[in-house]
Amino acid sequence: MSESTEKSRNKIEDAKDKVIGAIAETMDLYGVTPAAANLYATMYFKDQMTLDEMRTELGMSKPSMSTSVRKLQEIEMVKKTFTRGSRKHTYVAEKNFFRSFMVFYCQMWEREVKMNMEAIEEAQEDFINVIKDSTSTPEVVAEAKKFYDQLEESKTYYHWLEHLVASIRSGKIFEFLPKDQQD
Amino acid sequence: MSESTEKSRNKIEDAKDKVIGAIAETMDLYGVTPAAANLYATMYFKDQMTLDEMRTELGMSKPSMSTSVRKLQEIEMVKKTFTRGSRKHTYVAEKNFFRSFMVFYCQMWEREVKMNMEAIEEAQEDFINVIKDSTSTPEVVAEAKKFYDQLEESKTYYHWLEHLVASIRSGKIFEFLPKDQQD
DNA sequence: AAATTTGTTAAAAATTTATTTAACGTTTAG
DNA sequence: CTAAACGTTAAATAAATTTTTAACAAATTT
Repeated sequence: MSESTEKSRNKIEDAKDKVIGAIAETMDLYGVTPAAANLYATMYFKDQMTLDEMRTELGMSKPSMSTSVRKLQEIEMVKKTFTRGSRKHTYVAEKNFFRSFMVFYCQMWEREVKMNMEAIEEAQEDFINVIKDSTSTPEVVAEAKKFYDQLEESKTYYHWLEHLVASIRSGKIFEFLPKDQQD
Repeated sequence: MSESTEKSRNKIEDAKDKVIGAIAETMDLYGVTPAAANLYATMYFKDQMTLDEMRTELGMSKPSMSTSVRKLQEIEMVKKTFTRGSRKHTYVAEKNFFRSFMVFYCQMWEREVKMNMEAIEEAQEDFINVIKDSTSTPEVVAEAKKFYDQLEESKTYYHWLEHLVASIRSGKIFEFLPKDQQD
C-alpha cells in the first residue's frame, strides 16, 4: 500500500473515532456500561461483527463483549443476523437513531409509569382507609386527604407519559414533529 | 396520643413509603445517586427541608445531603427557598413532574445533540478532505463518501431531537398531547 | 469418539462511584 | 472577640459495578 493511501486510511479512522468517542460518551447516560457504549459506537460504522472481531477491535475480553452485546440486544440497538456458512454468530448495529430512541425511551417510560402507578394506587387505598376510619382524628384525616390529592394530581403526568409513549410507538408524533423538517 | 391515632399515622407513613420507594427506584435511571433519589422522593411529601432535617430523616451524613441537594438543584428538581429568621438554608422539591421532565430531558438531549453534532461536523470535514485529496485511491474515496453520507443521514435525527426539545420548552407539545387528556 | 471451536456462566480482581469522617472557612450569636 | 452553628471541601473508607480470568457446556469437525 502506498504511503498516501496509508495516510488517507488513517484520516478516515481518526474521523470515525471522533464520532465513536462522542456516541460512546453520551451513551453512558443511557445506562449502559462503557464497554457496551464503545461497542455500539464501533459497530455503528461496521456492516456486521462477530464476538471475536469485537474483542480484537476493542481489545477487551470475550465475556465482556458477550455481555455487552446482550445488553445492546435488550434495548434493540443490536440485532443478531444469520450468516450462512459461519459458525460464529454475527451482529448488526441498529443504525437508525429514531428506532433506538423509540425503543429505549418507551421501555424506560413504561417501566416508570408502571412502577409508580402501582405504588400510587396502593398508597391511595391506604389513605382512603385512614380517611374512612372513624377512629381517625380530624387532623390525621386532613393529612391523608392532602397526600391523596397530591398523588391524584400526579397521575395526570403518568397518563401523559403513556400517551407520549403511544404516540411514539404509533408514529403519530411524526405528524406533529416531522422527521425531515428543516430549521 | 391515642393508640388508634398512632396506628393511623403509621398507615400514612407506610403509604408514603411505598411511593417514596417507587420514585427513588425509577430515579436511579435518571443518573442520580441513590442518596439523591431517596432525598427527592422524601422531599416530595414535605413542604420544605433543611440539611439537618434531611440528615435525620434519611439517616445519612450531612455532606451526602449537601451533595445530593446540589445535584438535584442542577436538574431543577429542588429549589432553595428563603426562610426569614432561620440561619439554615431551606429547600423545596419541585412537585410538578411535568417541569422536572422538561428540564431533565431537554438538558440531556441538548447535551447529546451538541456533543454528537460537533463530532459529526468535524468528521465530515475530514471525510471531505480525503475525498478531495487527489492522491486518494478510488477505493478510499468511496469509503469516505459512504461514511460521510451515513453521518449526513444521522443529522436528521439530531435535528428532530432539537425540534422536540424546542416544542417541550415552548409548551407546544401540549397542544399535540394535552396534559389532561383521558384514556 | 476425541479434539477443537464457540459462547456462556461463575468467581475473582480491578475499577469506579458513593458515602463518611475529618478538617476548614464563613457567618452569626453571645 | 470568642464560641458555636452551618455548610462545603478533601481525603479516606466503603460499596457497588465493571471487567477479566478460569471453568464449563454445547456444538461441530476431524
